[in-house]
Amino acid sequence: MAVTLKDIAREVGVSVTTVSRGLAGYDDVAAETRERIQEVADQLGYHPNLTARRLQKQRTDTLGFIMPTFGPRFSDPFFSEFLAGIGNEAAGYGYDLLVSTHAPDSDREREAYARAVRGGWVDGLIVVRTRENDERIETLCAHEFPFVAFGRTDCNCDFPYVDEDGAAGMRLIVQHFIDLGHRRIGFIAPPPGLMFGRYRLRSFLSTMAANNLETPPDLVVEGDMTQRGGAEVVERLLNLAERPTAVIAGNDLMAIGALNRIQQRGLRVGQDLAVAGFDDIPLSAYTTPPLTTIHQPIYDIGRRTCAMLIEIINGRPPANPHILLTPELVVRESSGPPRTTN
Amino acid sequence: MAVTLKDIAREVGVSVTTVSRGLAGYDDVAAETRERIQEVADQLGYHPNLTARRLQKQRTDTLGFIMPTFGPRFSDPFFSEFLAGIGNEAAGYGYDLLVSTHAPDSDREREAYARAVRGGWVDGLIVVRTRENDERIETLCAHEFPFVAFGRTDCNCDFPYVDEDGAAGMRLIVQHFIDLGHRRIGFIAPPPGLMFGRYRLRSFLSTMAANNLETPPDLVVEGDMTQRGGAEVVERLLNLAERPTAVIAGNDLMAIGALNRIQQRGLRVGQDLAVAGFDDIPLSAYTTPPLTTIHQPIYDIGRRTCAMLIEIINGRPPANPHILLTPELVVRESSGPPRTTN
DNA sequence: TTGAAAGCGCTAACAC
DNA sequence: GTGTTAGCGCTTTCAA
Repeated sequence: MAVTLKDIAREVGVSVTTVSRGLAGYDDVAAETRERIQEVADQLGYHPNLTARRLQKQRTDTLGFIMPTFGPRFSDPFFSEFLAGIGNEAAGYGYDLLVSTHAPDSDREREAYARAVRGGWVDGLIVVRTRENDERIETLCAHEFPFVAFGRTDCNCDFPYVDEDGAAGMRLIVQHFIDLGHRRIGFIAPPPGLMFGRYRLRSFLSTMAANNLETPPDLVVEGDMTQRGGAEVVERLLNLAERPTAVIAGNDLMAIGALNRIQQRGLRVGQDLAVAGFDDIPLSAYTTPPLTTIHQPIYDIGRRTCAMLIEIINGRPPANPHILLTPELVVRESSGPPRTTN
Repeated sequence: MAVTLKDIAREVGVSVTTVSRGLAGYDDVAAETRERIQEVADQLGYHPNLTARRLQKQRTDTLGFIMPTFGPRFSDPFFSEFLAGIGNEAAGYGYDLLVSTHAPDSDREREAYARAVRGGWVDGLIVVRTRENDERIETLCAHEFPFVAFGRTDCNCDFPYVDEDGAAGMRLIVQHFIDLGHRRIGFIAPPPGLMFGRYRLRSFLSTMAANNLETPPDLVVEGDMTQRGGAEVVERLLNLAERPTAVIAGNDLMAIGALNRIQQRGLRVGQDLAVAGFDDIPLSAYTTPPLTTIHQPIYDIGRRTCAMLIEIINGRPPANPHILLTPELVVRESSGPPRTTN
């Protein structure tokens, strides 16, 4: 059995209370007694029982992260990096991290949030991949449960978030392509419903418009964020009578799928057709050709999201609860001027 | 405040004890009383306080996963898929998953394992990326703490694991290359110390030897499991006076890095030089050219590891505590016969 | 069939 | 300074 306060108390010959206070470092315990207590505690190898402490303190010192997963072959480089970010930050503050995996917008996901809101499970929650009319955020706000989101949404409650400025990022790419001389630019949009996809799509359209360029509807196709999806839908762009000279994908994974299919068609990426992604996952520097993309400091976003949550839990509302990170354009070989400059 | 047994007891007009037993479904509570209790519980929205239950039952219903992370730009597709596997399986059995991230073989990692062993933190642990003389496993065995490893190791204790048969997998690739006519095959080895790397390297060497093929030392280089590492060390292979006609990487990430660098040198992968990876991460089907590799059912391995752990925790030692999964060869365009058949 | 009492390990208010 | 008492919410003897 584990060593408890009672064991120490018996050994030292004082009450459990005194041991508790001695170990906590209260100054209303005689220095001598405290030393003796500490000594015995070390010697016996005492470590507090967290469950008991939690029951007493009514807090768990645990953060929750409900990870949206998509099917068994789920593998998004985003998550491992983000998880490392929040995990390390949480550990630094002495918090544990409870991870649940659920399909987005599923009953089990809803149940997981309900469980959190009920209290006692975790002290706060990290929400990622915000959605339009995000039910999760509505629930959390309604119950005033502590949380921080990675991403904004369009609900009418004010909530703390860390987000990338997707609109700014997309503007950089589109402008980059336009500066290179591209006029017909195709877009592989993320699925509707995801906020970050919406920002990226809108910014794509508005930047095109701001440059007096048209975007006929058939230049915008929709993928499912995976390589497979990117590969499949880029076909539609390639099959157009008037093919675009550049293609922007809503994320790197889809861009990589597109790269694959485009090259299978015998086109040279960078020369015959320019391609760009979004996220700058580690892999994007090593595709053939390397991918032009927008860099996102995912690890850092994870850390900051987590740090903000811990502030909130401890009753220190952050000075700025709305952090918007400005992304950077990373130009690599997948983007070049259009083949025939008009 | 949350609804407690006391609230229900007061409402129904019975004791807390009776409520507890009624809800637990004991048959020594009058059917009528039980119904009434259930009714009120539902109506009030009662949910048991897990912390309290844990303190009483002396178990946490939580599994621990201490994830080895490497630096901030950490992003291994392996982990998100594995995590989804264990997460979903755990949820199915009503277990929570506590995740810690630590650099392998660091003090903080050791501390995390020590904390687990002490008891009360989690009911059992999942260990991944087993190492030679794995201190973590020694500790866990010594304290008889419930755990299941993904991977074997060479300590003298017997412990439950799920593992891929890396030797068999490597044999498949090497044989595939030899059958294609390759004689000089280079190998990008995983860093020493990791068991799975050792199995793969050894099997590479022994399969070569079994085919009466030499492997001069300069044909084996060592990478760090990342794309970057693969790209860097493949150079050494390419710079050899007598260049190999095929290169096998210890994992897909390094293979992808190698692909990149090889093509930058103007060589055509699949024709001028054959390349293979190991793992079959989702991306490997979408590289240029698509990568020949060994398929690993990571998600499934995660599920099985988790299922086995839960069995053990509940005192049902699995019939077969040593599961070795046989991998499959996936042939794609990155592998072809040597350019000049001799 | 039900309830009173004890206890999981810890902390906190209050007295001595 | 230190101990007594109470209580966090739950489960489980044991007695009624």
